[in-house]
Amino acid sequence: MKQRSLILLGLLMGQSQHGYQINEFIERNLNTITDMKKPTAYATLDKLNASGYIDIHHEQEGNRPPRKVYSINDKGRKLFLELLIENLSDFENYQYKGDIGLMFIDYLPDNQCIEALTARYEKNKKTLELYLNMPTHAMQRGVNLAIEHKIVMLKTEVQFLKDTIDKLKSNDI
Amino acid sequence: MKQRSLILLGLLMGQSQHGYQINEFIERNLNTITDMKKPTAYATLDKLNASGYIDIHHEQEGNRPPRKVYSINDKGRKLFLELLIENLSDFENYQYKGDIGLMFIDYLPDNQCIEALTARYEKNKKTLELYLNMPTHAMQRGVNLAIEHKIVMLKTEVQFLKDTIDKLKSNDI
DNA sequence: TATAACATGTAACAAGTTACATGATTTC
DNA sequence: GAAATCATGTAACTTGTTACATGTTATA
Repeated sequence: MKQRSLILLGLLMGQSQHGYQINEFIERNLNTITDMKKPTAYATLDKLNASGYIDIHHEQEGNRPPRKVYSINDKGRKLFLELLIENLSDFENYQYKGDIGLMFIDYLPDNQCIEALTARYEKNKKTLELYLNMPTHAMQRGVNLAIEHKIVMLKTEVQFLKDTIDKLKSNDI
Repeated sequence: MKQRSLILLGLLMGQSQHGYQINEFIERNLNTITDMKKPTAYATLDKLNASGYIDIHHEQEGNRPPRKVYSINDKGRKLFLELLIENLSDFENYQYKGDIGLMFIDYLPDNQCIEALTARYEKNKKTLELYLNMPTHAMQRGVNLAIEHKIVMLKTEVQFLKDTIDKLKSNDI
């Protein structure tokens, strides 16, 4: 809820937009940062409107479907800054789902562990390369920071997997 | 669901246990790996039993509350290995909630960004030290691997935050 | 003329959490 | 005699997803 609101308010800080536009942008440009789905975005926008953080006005171009254009207001800008500071200050205790499997590797023969972890390693490496080839946004330093963060984390993940596989291969663990 | 089942089956691979015992163990020893709550564990155990992966027999010591003791069976051991291999092979596309804030730092004055990120940095550093001071489990190499993973990821996170704060301080961004 | 894009939603479902309920026994 | 521990759950709620519904207009 809070993250969803922060994203939506943040996007409206740049300019007023209608729902479809927002959803397109999230799908196309923010798919690495969030996986918010359309119905969730529409519902959250309506909730933010009901609570008085954003205003709606209706628009229609010719015979095209009518649009609801959302604009952030003063109350919304205040909430945005609060959520932003909270988000920047917060420590998130990541719980890597992959660690669950690691805990139990003693129950699986080493060669099968190596095979499975190698698959994980390859997928991580492929994703890392994808990020490395991403063009840097000239305008928004924030977006670049988020991508840079992803890259350093993925590099560490890849290295950790490589080390772990090597240890398993040499029985040195 | 799948992660929850993997944890519970994995714990039962070691020995048959009753629910309270399992929940205590998770709370005390696995709080860094999972945040599964008691009602979830009880419900999942019952579902695994209903689907024929674990067996239940009832026990009572004196006048103490009766216990349901869960034991993994052959079908359950098969499922466990499948879930384990799947978990080890899977690539997880982490979506760091903190990246949302980073995207929007242009809307916040630099000094306030620095203050907020410093708070995040301190919390991460404290947690990292906690992990570094954790005793290594002599018996289970899997647990040590999971902790080692946490440590390398946290180190990277701390370094990234330090670099980002420094960049903001020197306006070099 | 079919299909993709435009535009906004509803309804059913899934997964998990919080708070509550119950009652015995051990410890302070 | 109060509080913590033992032991197992239920019910209501929250959050979000998937699948479906609806209808127009531009594109191939």
